[in-house]
Amino acid sequence: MHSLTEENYLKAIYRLSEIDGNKITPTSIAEAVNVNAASVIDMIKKLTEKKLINYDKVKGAKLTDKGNKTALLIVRKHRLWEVFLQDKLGYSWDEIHEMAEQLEHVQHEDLADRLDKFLGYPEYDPHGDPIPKSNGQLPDTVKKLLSEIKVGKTCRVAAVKDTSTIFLQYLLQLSVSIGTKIKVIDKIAFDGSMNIQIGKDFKTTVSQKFAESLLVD
Amino acid sequence: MHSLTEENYLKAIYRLSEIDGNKITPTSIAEAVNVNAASVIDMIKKLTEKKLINYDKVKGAKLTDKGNKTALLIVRKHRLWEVFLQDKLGYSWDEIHEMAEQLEHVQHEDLADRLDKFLGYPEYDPHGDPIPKSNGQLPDTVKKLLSEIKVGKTCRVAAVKDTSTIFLQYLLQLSVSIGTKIKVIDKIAFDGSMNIQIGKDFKTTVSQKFAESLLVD
DNA sequence: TAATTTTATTAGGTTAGTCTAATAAAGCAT
DNA sequence: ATGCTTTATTAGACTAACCTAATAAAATTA
Repeated sequence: MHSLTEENYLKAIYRLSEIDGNKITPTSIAEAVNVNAASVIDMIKKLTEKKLINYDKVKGAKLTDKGNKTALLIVRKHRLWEVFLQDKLGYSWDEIHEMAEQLEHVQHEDLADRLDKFLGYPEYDPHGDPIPKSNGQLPDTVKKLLSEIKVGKTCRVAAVKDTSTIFLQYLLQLSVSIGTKIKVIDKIAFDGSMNIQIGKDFKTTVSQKFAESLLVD
Repeated sequence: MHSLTEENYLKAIYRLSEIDGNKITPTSIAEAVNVNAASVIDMIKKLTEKKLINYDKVKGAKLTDKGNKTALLIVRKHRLWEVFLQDKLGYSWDEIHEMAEQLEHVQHEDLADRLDKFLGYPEYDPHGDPIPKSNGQLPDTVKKLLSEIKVGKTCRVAAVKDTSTIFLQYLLQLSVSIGTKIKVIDKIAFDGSMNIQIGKDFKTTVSQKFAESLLVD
């Protein structure tokens, strides 16, 4: 269907559009796929020919419906394989990406669906990124405040309610960003503070104010 | 390390040498990798340069130790992935080959070993082909007569004791060849005949004479 | 706005792996 | 052995994906 290289460009464009509504330029793509900008121009022409993207110097590149569908499937496979590598083969989260980059290109009618079923229909990959469903939908992340999460549950940072610099700097200090997993270890009834585990092994205590400023799902 | 294409050539050469002690010619390789003979000549040069094979117009191509080691790892991965696809994802034996062709090229330090462990160290793939061990050894197939296999067990045709044309023709008729899986469904005490399942779904009854002429493991 | 810097694009070249067509070498059959 | 057929090899070309260097266009800053 599409070459491995084409798939990598589509995935990169998808990821770039996922991050924010920014204009997707040849240069940004070049950086994402680690290639010279001139090469990107060639590929932009090719993907445009194939009606996988639209490109316009002013608006930048944008996936067409067809391109989006293709990219979503690649991302779905990538994230499912990451779950497989962590849950079934016991790799740690820093080892899985490179392998998933290869596995995501394996083609077969219903491979993603079978894998999805085998893994128990996970909603997020080990990095906290949402896994697109078979129909291309992302899990409809019902956001809650971190303070609403029950003890023992793990959630994932989806957004911040408070966007003050001081709060964001605190998040940065704690290595918390969109997608970070947080497990609620304990809640202190006295003042509403929480014992949480951030990511894989960092534990800390945060205040009620903090827990009411972070949106998770 | 080696390109996907190189890996495919090495695997093909390995498979050709596995079948019998025949001379491996450019033409036979061309047929195996589905490519023009002229292309094979180029690749022979490349693989020779890389000391993965030795080539001589008279003796044909032969894997070096290095080439053999590489090929064995690819075959190991291929066969392990086939087990995964059948046992874990529920694909049938005719669907798995094409996917395993892609999966076998996924590179990572200890991926094969982890997969092997996860699958419970299988010795044969769903087609009955032996899975090379981590050290490159093939399972040392202790051969028995089919007649010695217990009811309910599945075994795999390893060799024939009787090489008469008439017996081989009978085997052909039953679609039994080296590697074919046979499950012993029942043994008739009266005359030593056996109810067996050949391959995936063909059931038949064979005589004691038959069961004592087939070596399995 | 003019000058400078950055970004986009074109032109032309490289590499891996493929092909076809032509030639050389072997193998086989009379 | 001598011609016929098959196999191996060379020569030359193509494609996808990449590169560098040069130019054009846009954006930024003085």
